[in-house]
Amino acid sequence: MDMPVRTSEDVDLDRLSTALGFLMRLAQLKIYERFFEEVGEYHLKPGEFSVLWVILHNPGIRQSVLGQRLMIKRAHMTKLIRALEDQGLVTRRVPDDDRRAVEITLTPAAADKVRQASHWFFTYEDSVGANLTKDERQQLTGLLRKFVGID
Amino acid sequence: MDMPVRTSEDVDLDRLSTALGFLMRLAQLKIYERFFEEVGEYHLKPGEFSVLWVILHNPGIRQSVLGQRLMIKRAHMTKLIRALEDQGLVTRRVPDDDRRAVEITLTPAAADKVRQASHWFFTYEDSVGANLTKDERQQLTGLLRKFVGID
DNA sequence: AAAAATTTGTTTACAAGGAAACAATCTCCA
DNA sequence: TGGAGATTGTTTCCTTGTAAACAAATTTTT
Repeated sequence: MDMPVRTSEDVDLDRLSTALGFLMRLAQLKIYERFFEEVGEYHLKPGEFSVLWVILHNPGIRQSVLGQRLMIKRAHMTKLIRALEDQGLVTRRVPDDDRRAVEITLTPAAADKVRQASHWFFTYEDSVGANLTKDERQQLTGLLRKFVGID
Repeated sequence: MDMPVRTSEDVDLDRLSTALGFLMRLAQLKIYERFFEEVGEYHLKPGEFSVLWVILHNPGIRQSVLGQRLMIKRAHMTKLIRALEDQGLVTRRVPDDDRRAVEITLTPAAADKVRQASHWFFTYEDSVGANLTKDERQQLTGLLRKFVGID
């Protein structure tokens, strides 16, 4: 008699279980899941943190450049930046040499906040590969860097 | 004089460039981007395909089990299944031994369609790691499998 | 220099996905 | 047996992110 599977461990994924796209999706969901469990005192989502972090290290960066590097579309970047501006975390400035563009800078308070949050953020990031050995983790990071084209 | 960065290659990501969560997000976006460029004749999104594929290999699977395995939340699964049902691809059946549950099966037409689409899907999946060597690709797959806990 | 094409950011409308509250059913235990 | 609690799926509302149309400014062509 042909019983339907009842537990998720019994599910037959067949070739899906070696498909990079599928594995990558599961991996990212796993990371984000734990991230939100532990957001801690800094109420920053991963996306917000990475945007603020990059602005901190590249003051006066333009929205478009920021978006290209973080793979965030322009329409969405507009909303992100406005939300950050509303929280008093960033300032926008239209430069004289190109009045279409917008240059983004952190407010001093935000710079402090981001530097502090970064301790927590990178500690969390380090804990992410806890079920891998140190070597495996490094290998994975290296392969992903090559895969996405970060030299 | 302190010029703001103008090109995305010049952006300083600092430690973000080795953060697993960040790299994983970029990797996934890269995969999906190319996926949608090449959807071909089967108008299936990755999520839809993987759901249909798993139902094909586990006929009569319950929504909840399907969701657990693919990491899709119940609320979202309800919508996915209804959409597939509206397209005539799946049938829902409430089993006698648990009248809360719903067992999902592919219609014969859908089974054919999924089998055919799978050729294209897995060909695409194989092409995904094209900028890695065969060895690296295999390593990456293995590490990801371990990372997400697929034995 | 004027016209055409491109770039930059914004707006609007929409799709994907999740959280929380809910109803129905099932399980466990006193 | 009869609650109390857990599970399953659905609904409603909300967040995140995208696509397409647009306006303003810049660059390229002629």
